[in-house]
Amino acid sequence: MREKLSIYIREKIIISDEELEQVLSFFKRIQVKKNEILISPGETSQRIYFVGTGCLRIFFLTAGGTEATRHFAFENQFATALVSFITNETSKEFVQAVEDTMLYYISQKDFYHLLQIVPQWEKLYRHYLEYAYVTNTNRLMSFITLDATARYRQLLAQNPGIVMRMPNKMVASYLNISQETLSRLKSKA
Amino acid sequence: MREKLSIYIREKIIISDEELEQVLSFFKRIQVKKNEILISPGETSQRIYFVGTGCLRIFFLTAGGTEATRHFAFENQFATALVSFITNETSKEFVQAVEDTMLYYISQKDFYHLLQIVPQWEKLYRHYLEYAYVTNTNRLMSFITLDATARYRQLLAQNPGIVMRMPNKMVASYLNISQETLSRLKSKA
DNA sequence: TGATCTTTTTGCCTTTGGTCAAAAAAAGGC
DNA sequence: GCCTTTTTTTGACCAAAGGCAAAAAGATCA
Repeated sequence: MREKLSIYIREKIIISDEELEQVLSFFKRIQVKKNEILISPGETSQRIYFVGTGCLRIFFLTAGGTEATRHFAFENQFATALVSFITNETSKEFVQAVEDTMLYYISQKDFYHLLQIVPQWEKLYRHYLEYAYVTNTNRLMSFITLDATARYRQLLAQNPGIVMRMPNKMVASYLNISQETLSRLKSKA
Repeated sequence: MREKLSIYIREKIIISDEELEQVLSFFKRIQVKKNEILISPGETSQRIYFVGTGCLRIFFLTAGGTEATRHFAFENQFATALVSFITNETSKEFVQAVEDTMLYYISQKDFYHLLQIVPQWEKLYRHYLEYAYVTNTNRLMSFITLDATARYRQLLAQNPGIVMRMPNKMVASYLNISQETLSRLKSKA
């Protein structure tokens, strides 16, 4: 139980067995079905999720009602509606299970509590923030510098799993192009 | 000397006079001229800057050679080529003084040293990362959900200083539109 | 002040990618 | 397996914004 989570934590920070036990005790396990929504816009109840098996998607709705996917989180990754988690404002984003998914989660309250009592936990959060920032900035740069074709090629090169595993609709919304355009790109390149 | 920096730090974290002195001792002051480049792509020498007076711009070049502005930092803000700072890879970005600018800077080495010896410094870095993440994500969302006109209006509403103080060329490259399009937008709206 | 250089504006045309609609294919339920 | 629903593909047309070029306006400096 929770080996994956333990391994993940021990990869990032140096922590004693007792402290690790303490950390793990705050995480709860849940199983969710495909398409289930874990966080909806307007909600404040904040949690950080760790994906054991399956996949989470973070997305929001544009003014026109189209979905825009901000992030996919697969096995052994943390994920949450991070802006809302940081600012403590209600979420603008959905967190959704794309497949049947097994998760561990920790509440925001317990997470902050851990920051107080386990000094190394601050370091793990730092790594998470740094990773999230770098990922986001690279995405920002790809939207600015690349056209639809190049963005698709880059995704295929850097993260083929997303293209393989996720339905077209979601891949298109991740690349910020229409499904039709993605379909045309796939048939060509 | 360094009052602005002291005030900034004391706004973010609780820190004793001795620790504050220790922190400040790692910062050096420099004066740079308008258009001067502080960090260029390919460089590894990393510093974090604090803007006393003036303004810094973080930008990179697209494949076509166009400038794309990622961030403006005005008085009382920290700024650096953060991705490079985090990953320790060579920078893809320029850091440039847009105006005559007075700066304090700290080397990456000293910055990491402070993380070790001043526990609260970790908290300040956390705030910086969180702020950078939220800013970046909002920008990402604006590129995805808004067209050129709406992005310009939003910038005007949320950050009129940028539009007023920066040359058109840079504002356009910040909004990711051509100078011509910005010019047409300004004359209309 | 005039001469030069840079930045901004305007007009015209092109391109990328979006929208709408319908057909084809795939997935899911019983 | 068959029927229904969802997803993907294809075609025709359209609009937002870019590129290019030239004119106008504004800076810079001897």
